[in-house]
This record gives sequence, structure tokens and C-alpha cells, in this order.
Amino acid sequence: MPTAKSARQTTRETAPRKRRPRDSLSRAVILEAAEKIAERDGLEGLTFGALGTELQAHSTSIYRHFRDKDELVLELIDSLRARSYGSELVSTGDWRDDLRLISRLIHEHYLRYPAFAMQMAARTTRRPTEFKNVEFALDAFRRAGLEDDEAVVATRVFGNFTRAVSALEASLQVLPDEERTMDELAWAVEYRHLSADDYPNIHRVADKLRPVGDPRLFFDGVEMLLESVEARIAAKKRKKRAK
Amino acid sequence: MPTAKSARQTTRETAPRKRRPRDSLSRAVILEAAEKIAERDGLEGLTFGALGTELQAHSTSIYRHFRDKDELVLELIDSLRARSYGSELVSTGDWRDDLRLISRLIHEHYLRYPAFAMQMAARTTRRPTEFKNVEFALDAFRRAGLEDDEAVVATRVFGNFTRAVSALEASLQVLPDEERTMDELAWAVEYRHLSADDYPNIHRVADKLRPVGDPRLFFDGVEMLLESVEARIAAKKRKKRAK
DNA sequence: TGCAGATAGTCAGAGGCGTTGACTTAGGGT
DNA sequence: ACCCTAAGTCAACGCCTCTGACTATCTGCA
Repeated sequence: MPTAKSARQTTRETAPRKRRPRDSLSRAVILEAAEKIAERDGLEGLTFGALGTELQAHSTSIYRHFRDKDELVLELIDSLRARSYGSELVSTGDWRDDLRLISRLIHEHYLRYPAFAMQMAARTTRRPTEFKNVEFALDAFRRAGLEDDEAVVATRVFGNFTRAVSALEASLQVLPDEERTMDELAWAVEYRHLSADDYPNIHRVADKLRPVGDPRLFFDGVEMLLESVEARIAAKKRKKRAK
Repeated sequence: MPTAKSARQTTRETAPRKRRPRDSLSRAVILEAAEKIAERDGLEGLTFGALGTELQAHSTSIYRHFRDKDELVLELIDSLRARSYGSELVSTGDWRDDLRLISRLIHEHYLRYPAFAMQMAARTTRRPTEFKNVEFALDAFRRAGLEDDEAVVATRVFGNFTRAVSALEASLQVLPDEERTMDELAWAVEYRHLSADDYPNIHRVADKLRPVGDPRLFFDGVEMLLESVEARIAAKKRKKRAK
């Protein structure tokens, strides 16, 4: 039974796969298939086995083109990023709207590929898209009225917030359904039943508590950061006038 | 060779393990062993196999006490959390310092167990420590002068920021050394070489750019969030006085 | 024209993981 | 004294990544 050489048929359905023509595989072809799978089944569906069937090739053929899975995933992340945003990043003229725009784009991108979010957030790719983002945010904070030093810190804090919180939300989406709904229900139900003695504040606001994954929270956070910048600038102006 | 029943010796070293006495295993015992392993080898070292050897028990015995690995990990996370900063969470009297305190404690905790950081950040454990944190933050924001609705949003934003950014930093620590140093160097070197035409702002502030993982950025972010709360309260006071 | 090498695709399998179902044995209740 | 039940054990399944040997095919060179 395990003698592989036996059957050779033209049916190309039940028979053992025909050998793929030489040079029909390449990094690009593999990445395309990987993207398809990732979009369809998420990151946990992206296995060498799945890639093999998708490509109609033997799974281990991929090792001829990528050293290991990590190399494949990193490459995939960068190609997704380039495709997803980059063209839409055009200044509105208003520094607040610019920062809202870039954070929204990144947020959307992370949620579109939630399985990759953590990797995207943590790793530096050092490619044009990344440079453009930094430049864009720096420029906005400068136009807001921050000094160079302040703008650098603000850019980094803002960027870390955007990427980290987006990744957090994305990771919630990736959880198996059962766990996610349990977690979400917890806020609605379990928090309501805490005693008023031990948890007076929670007890009082239990109705208003939002689940951690509430998407509005991201934008609330962005607004808070913007407000803090505005406050700092206002303080600066007051000081100047006092002189 | 694989006949397991053969040798029975008193050496308790080379011989096949003796059966563990009944009821010598329990959730608590298993969690203790799991914590030991996690501290020593990280999360990827925490397998049922490792747990088995650590406990001198068969790996699958654990299934008598935990439904699956997820349940075990969640329980572990909460016990780590309780031990790590359950006792230190005492109000200072000042709402700002309280928020600085809790965010610092969580930040430190995440960096102490970087392998768990992402799970800790994303999952709701619905256990006392978690309730206490929410109650503590809610109370601080209320004392700052926010209304209930505002305090709820602020608590969530603040919590998401703290957990997400801490998890991001932790995940950097977990990266293989080679990749991490490459990423860090990039900020110092590569960003300096960008053209002044394409990236005028980056070019100007290149010296001041900090790597994404710079630990000060976390606390800068906390201060920005505090400032935004202060600004909102100040605005509220002004409005009141104007009446 | 034909042969040698290199190289891309194939395959079996090693070794790791979580999880399951059948088993064995020890202790407690009647 | 018995048996029943639950805790611990074990073999095995199915999935994963990755390796080393194999084999077919294409390219360059005589």
C-alpha cells in the first residue's frame, strides 16, 4: 500500500499528485497562496500542509524558498502592509485629523489581519511604509506646536498606543469563539453581581461598564492623547503671554 | 525495551516511575510546578510533558484536574497576578499617584512574565485581582473629578493602554536576541541615513529618536493620559465658574 | 549531441505538541 | 470484605515543523 510509485493516471484527482513543473514555485507564488489562506482561515490555518494543498505541491517544497516559517511570516506581513495602506496617507491640513487618520488606518489594518497583529506591532520592518508613518506623525505634532523633543516623544507614545491597542483588540478577535463570548459576557453579567461593600465603584457603574474589546475605546484613547497635546500647547501659550 | 512493567527498583532514578500516591496531585500542586517551569523556561517551555517530569507524574494525569491547557494557563495567570501585586495596591491619597502606581505595577508584572504578557493583556480572568484593579482605577478617576460615565471610559482607556503597551514591550523581550538587536539598532542607525528631501522631520530629529522599546515611553504615555484628564477637569471648572 | 552537475520538487520519517479513551490500582463507604 | 469510583497511567491519534536522502529535470559545456 505505501509503495508510492504504483498508480500513474491521467485523472489528476484521486491519483498521487503529479510533480509540479520545475521553477513553477517562487517566493511570490508562495506568498500569494499564504495570503489567501491567512485571509480565509487565519494564522492558525496557515500551515505548511495547507500551503501544500493550496499550491498543489508537496509541503516541504516550500523549504526550497524560505528558511523556515518565521521568514515566511515576516515577509508576508510586509507585503500585506504595503498593500493595505500607504496610498491613503495624505495630509488633511489639520494636525488633529492627520493623527486621527493615521491611527485609524493602522487600526483598521491590524483588525483586517488580526492573526498577524502582534507580530506587526512588535517588529521593526525598516521599510518605506514604516518611515512614512513616522514622518507623517512627526510632522503633525510639529504643526500642532510641539518642539522637536516633545514631538519625538509624542510620536513614539502615539505610535506605541496605536499599535499596541490595535494589536490587543485584534488578539481578542482571534480567540476561539467560546472563550471570546465568555469573556465579553463576563463584563455584562459577572461585574453586576459584585458586592457593593467590596467594590462600591464597580457596583455603582456596572451598567455603564464596557467590555475591554469595545472598539470605541481605541478612538477615545486617541482623543485623550490629542487633548493632552492641546493642553500642553495651551499652557505654553499662556506662559508666553505672561512674559 | 518498551515493556514498561519490567524493572522495579528502589533506586528511584533510572527505573520507571512509581505510581504517584492517590490524591497527591491537585490544582494547587500543578500550578506551583507550572509556575516554576514558566519562570525557568518561559511559556514555550510549559508543556504537559515538562509538567509531567517536574511533578514526577504522567503528563496526562493533569487532565484529571484541568479540562485543557487553556484552563491551566488562565488559572496560572491569575495566581501569578495575585502574588505579584496583590498586596502593594494601596491608595496613596493622590489620584495621580494612584494611577501611576497601578500602571507601574502592571507594567512591571508583565515584564516579569513576558511570555504570558499577551494572554494577560487580552483575556478576562474574572477573578478577584482583576476586580480590584478596576475598582482601584475607577476610584482614582472619580476622585480626580470625573463623572461616572467619564470615569468608566477613562478607566478602560487607561487599562487598555497599560496592558497593551506593557504587552508590546514584553513581546520585544521575548524575541530571539538576533532579531531584537537588529530591530533596536535600526532606530539608531538606519533612520539617520534617510534623505532630508523625503523625510525632512525624521532627518532633523534623527538624533533624538528613541527605539520603540524605550521603557521611558510607557511612563510618558501615562503622563499624557493624566494630563488629558487634568485638562478636562480644568475645563469643567472654568465652565462652572462662568455660570 | 550528449553528458555532468546543479537544483527544484518529492517523500518518509523524526520528534514535538495537545488531547482522547481504555486500563489499572488504591481507598472509602456499605 | 467487598465493590465502586475516581485518580493516576499508558498507548495512540492527529497535527505540527523541519531534516536528509531521493529523483526528475533543466542548463551549460565539451
